[in-house]
Amino acid sequence: MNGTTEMLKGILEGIILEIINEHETYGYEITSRLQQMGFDDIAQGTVYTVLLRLEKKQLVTVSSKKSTQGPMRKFYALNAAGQVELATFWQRWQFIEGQMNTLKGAK
Amino acid sequence: MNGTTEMLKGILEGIILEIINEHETYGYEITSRLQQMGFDDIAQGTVYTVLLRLEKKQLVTVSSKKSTQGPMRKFYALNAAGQVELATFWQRWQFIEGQMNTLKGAK
DNA sequence: ACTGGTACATAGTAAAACTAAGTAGGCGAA
DNA sequence: TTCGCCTACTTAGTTTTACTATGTACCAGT
Repeated sequence: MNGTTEMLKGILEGIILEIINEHETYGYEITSRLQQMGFDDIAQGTVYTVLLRLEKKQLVTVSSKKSTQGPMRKFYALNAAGQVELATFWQRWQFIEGQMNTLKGAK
Repeated sequence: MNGTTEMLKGILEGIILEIINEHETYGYEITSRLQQMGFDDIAQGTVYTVLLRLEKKQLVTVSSKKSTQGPMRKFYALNAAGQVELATFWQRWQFIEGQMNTLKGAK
């Protein structure tokens, strides 16, 4: 199983990938979603750096749309590569989750 | 819930803490244990840097013992602070695991 | 005009893990 | 007896990821 240590650092990226996959969305909304999930110590800026990274890796498509309440929103959607990446992420996650449960159960 | 983002980077440290908690052990053994678990892309050096960190944070006690097959082994055991840290780690882990399942289930 | 909520960007830093290389002890085979 | 192999630990330098902090800017309601 390769890439798992990579993902130990990359859970947030996977979470954001999944959120985007649910429906096209933008940074500010993702941030509040994470906050609602209880990840309230994730800094605002962090989400945008992840988003920029996803864009650079070409896992998402971006489109600016007007907001009624503020500046333009940058909407993100997963492309094919993004969906592959997301599937891989969940596979790695399940692997780790399984190992963690074994470890915990052995206590 | 605080410290969770910290732990996204710190799963390995928690795993090692748990392994040590099972029984007093040393770096080389931990490395092979991780390898057996399927974390075969964890570099040898990484384990030792984690171990050194645990020592610096004063979460473990260390004692050198002779080996019949090679150089001295440095055995690690959790102290009280280490056990507290381990408990905290599992709490954070369960939180994240729960959130991840919710996220995944919503697909 | 001012305040507050919405919305994105980025420079600099810190933490964690990686790569890579080195040191060194003990043992068995050639 | 020396050479290779497994055992065992260390550390310097790099990359990745997230954090802190700050800045920009749009819009609505008062």
